[in-house]
Amino acid sequence: MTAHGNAPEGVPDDVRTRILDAAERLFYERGIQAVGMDELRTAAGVSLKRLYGTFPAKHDLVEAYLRRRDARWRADLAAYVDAATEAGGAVAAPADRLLAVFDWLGSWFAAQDFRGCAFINAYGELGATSEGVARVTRDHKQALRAYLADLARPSNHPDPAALASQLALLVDGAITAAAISGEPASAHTARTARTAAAALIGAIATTPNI
Amino acid sequence: MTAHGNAPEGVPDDVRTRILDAAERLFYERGIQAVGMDELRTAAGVSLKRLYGTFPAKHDLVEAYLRRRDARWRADLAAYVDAATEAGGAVAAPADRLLAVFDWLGSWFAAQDFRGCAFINAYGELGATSEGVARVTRDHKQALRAYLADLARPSNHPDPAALASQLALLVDGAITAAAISGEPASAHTARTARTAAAALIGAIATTPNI
DNA sequence: TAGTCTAGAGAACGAACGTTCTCCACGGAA
DNA sequence: TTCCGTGGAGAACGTTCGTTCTCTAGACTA
Repeated sequence: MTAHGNAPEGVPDDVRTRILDAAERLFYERGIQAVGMDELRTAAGVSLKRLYGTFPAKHDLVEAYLRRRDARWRADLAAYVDAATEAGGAVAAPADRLLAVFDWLGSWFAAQDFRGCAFINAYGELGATSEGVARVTRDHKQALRAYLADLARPSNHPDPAALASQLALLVDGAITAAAISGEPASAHTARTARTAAAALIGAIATTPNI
Repeated sequence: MTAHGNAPEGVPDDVRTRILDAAERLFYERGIQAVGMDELRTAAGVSLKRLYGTFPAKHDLVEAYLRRRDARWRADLAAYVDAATEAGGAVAAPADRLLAVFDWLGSWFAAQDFRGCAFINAYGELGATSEGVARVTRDHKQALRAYLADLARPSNHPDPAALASQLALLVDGAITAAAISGEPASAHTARTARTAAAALIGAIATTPNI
């Protein structure tokens, strides 16, 4: 069957999704400025007219790519944390839920297409020139900090927000270090971050301690 | 006096320095791909012929910019740590020298031209395409980790290299967070990282057995 | 002074980019 | 069948970039 099903009007969602899928794969893998609209059209399998009809300019597509990735990234993280800590049926310790964040990072770092934080990369590339990219990046990091604070709040830590900020530094540092150091060292990086996080949380006893 | 003093041969150092100064200012402030060779020539005050005679291609200039910045950045950091911890004349505690690193970060974040880590930015922009940029970035982060390990070694920490890796994550995370969050929050970011570092340095060090 | 070399200023070139426009094939309505 | 609107394929446009080439002014040598 062809892809032009029963589109309600304007741009069918299918086209938008296909464009964003191609954009995410190419932008994340090679950088935003290294991917031209023509190559993107080919990868998405749409015409230039449809491409520009869906996203009037490249920076609109860039921001949409980052916004969608932000939502999916945080949803994946939250799903992993929930799945990892609801096994017993009983409510898990807040420390375990916080540490699960770093387990998820470890599995992400091991993915073959891992290339660091899409937002940090985009910020390094366009943050100085594009206010939109800078804003999306700020929002993403702020949302991550808020999520960590939500995880930390049920604990008996005296300052959950401060703990969340500290852990957020570890998360960003680990993502960056894993991206730069490359494949073999990235698993070790995740464990290093997890150990440090455990120390900050105060759950040194539960640290695997390799 | 003119700039063509007693050059031994080829390109006088003055020209090379002027080019690198302009490149560092522009590349760091606006990104590498956002600065053209023509604008760079104007900023450096040299002719295109001299520019290409000194650096045969843009990527040579990019790598030279990163290499020089790496050397100066780490020298500045080491000088600050030495100056901050040699006041008494007696040898300072290793923990204080490690924490001085984060004090230096705080002063750096407050600089008006602070725009994050030049290497992380360059890696996000060109790391996927340029092996040279990726290598310089790896070397820079590796050298930072080695320096932190040197600072940690005199302590009674059971694993100075592991502590150095943990602190390196905090350093990278703090630089990134400070760059993204912008001016007002960056001072707070440095203090957050310093607090976390103190916990990591002290927590495990006071653990009786490992 | 005549000749030669160097280097500056910037024009020029080829490629690539983001974006728009042209042409044509196709499908539904009358 | 004829008309019309939609959309695909890709040519075209204007700009920008990295890099090279041309022209010329000046300094040094014999």
